[in-house]
Amino acid sequence: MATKVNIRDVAKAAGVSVTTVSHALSETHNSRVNAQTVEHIKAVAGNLGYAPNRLASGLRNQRSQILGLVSDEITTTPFAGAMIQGAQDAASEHGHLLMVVNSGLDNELERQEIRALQQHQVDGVIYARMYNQRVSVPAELEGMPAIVLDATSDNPGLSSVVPDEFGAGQSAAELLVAAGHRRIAMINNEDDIPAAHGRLDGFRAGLARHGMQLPVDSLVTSRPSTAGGREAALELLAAADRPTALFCFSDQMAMGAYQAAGHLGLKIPSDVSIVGVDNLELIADGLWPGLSTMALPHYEMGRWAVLKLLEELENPKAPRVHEKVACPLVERDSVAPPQD
Amino acid sequence: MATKVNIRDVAKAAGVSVTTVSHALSETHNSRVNAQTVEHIKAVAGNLGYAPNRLASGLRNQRSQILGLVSDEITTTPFAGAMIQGAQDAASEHGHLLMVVNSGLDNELERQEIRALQQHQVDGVIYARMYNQRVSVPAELEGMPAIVLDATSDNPGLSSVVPDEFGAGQSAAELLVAAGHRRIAMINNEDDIPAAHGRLDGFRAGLARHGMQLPVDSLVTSRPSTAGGREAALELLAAADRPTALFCFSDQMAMGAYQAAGHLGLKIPSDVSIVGVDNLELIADGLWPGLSTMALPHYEMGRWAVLKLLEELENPKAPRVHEKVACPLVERDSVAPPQD
DNA sequence: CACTATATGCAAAACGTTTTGTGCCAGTCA
DNA sequence: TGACTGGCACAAAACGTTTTGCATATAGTG
Repeated sequence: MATKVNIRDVAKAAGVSVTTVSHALSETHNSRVNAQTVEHIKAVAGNLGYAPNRLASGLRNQRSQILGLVSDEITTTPFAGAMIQGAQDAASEHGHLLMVVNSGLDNELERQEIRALQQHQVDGVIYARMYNQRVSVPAELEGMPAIVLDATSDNPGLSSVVPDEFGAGQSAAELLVAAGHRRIAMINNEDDIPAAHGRLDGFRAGLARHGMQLPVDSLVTSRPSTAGGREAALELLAAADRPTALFCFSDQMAMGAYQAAGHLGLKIPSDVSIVGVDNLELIADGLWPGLSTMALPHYEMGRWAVLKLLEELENPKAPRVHEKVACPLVERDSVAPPQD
Repeated sequence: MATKVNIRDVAKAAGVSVTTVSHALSETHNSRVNAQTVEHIKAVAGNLGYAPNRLASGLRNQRSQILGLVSDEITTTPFAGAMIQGAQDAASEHGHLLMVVNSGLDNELERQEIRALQQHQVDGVIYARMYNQRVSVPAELEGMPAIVLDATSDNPGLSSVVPDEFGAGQSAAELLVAAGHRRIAMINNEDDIPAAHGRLDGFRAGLARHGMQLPVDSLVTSRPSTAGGREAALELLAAADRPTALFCFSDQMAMGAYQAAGHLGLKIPSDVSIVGVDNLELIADGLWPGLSTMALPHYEMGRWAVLKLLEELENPKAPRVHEKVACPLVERDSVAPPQD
């Protein structure tokens, strides 16, 4: 890697002016220069290994080609990777780079990080959360292009994208009903968040479609952890006419349900069918038998967010949209017809 | 957020020249301007909400204050978050930002991404892998400051940081021996990678310290997945004089061992003790009982990498170092004295 | 042949900083 | 008083681009 060749070097080597090099290399302006010289210049630039300095062009164009991604607790959730990857792939396809920043739950730190992003002249930012929630975005984001990822903002002027929680619940119900289950219970997250409401509502709607409903004692809520799922499942499965199928808020809670079933000597899926939500490979694939689950579309949401951001950058008047993306079923081996 | 105030605006508002503002605001140069005017300028700048344009200063200083982080499959591993967070925290503490890029296993794409990073004038890059391996870094990194993270490079000119695999194995042995176990087996990853060798060697060394050794039929290797761990454990635990403790290459494999134990009607930890490596919260905390495991120090390695990079940026002649960072034991409930 | 239109290339200004060199002024010393 | 110092502030150049407006040469038109 020779020591930094710039546009002036290329111009000199090609025997033309900087202007001409710039024009030749820019898709939009190269009509201003002879096709032959364009070829020549491109060849010279290639030989010299010229690569434009984006700091300089960013400064000149008032467009850094950098997008900021600010997220909360990236560490504690395995979803972060997929989200970042989705965003980065989309950014990269459009010649942009991603600046990632995460601040845990420290609001002051978050504001600071956002300001740092702004100093670096990011063209826009994606404000990401690690689970679907309602947020109010920090004031420093006012007036700059921003998209809310895996959350909805109290500011309707911001486009946002979340999983279709309702649809996930509905599909889970369909799946279980189609397998022949009639006594189905749900283990929900006790927290008051959109994900919990959406999945439950969807689940109910799915049952209702088939003339069924969720009896009050077939819904138990608990902490959204393995232990929480285990305790809830223990309670449900110990009942006299225990359910033949369980819909769990998350794969983690489903893992708890597996433990409860094992503890009670119940076989999955023959004695009890289980479906989760998340499609955490680590869990869903690791459980034995494999867990059928509704996949949370983190990769797609990440993509969608930057694509939308790029669109709004292109056209600031583009309509804001609040997208819900589908949660496809990933079938493994935890669902079977009921026994009796 | 008013429309971008620059240094010229501050100068005008403060009734001084741009030069003076610049000097006043720079820690190193503000001796060149009267203490009183410094105060005044800072006040004015504060009121106006002035924030320097880092594109411009980067251009002028030949120092972007941006670090690149290129990683492989960030999506499929839950470690990525901790690594990125560690790196980002350290960067942020030193006024730098992180540009994250990941290219899966596509080498061509990786080179492209690195070039994109270079166009944005990153000051240095961290070349990260998701598990300890030997790598040869892409040619485009030649001649630019770089650190290898969670891998060692065939190029000794590059500093690198990896987990102390040997130490992890050794500590696991110590733990199990101290609990009173004498028949201990290991389930190792069948892949030919430093992690597998290091943990095995360390484990053997730990046993040797206490005059024990690992019988040949007490070591079984398998795929590094839950299923792999399950199969291996099934084999080990079905033996006539089954081991009373299992050291597993990873938490995932340990999860498989749990399943095998459950299948055979063995209780953990009373019938068999288990220890893993990784400390994946999702698994180690989710298993029942909780899994005692050696934590892989991804956060610390991420931090170390950027700190070292910053050091080498400061002083290009700084000695290259190949760091091993300790894997502390995280005790939960999967280890107890053997029964008989 | 004169005149205009078009094709091609260039010089220069601008983006927002930082830093070097210089000038001015007030003291200080001889 | 004249020369010198140090403190303070400023103008200007530079970092590497992109783009506007202009200049030249060539081709096209009547």
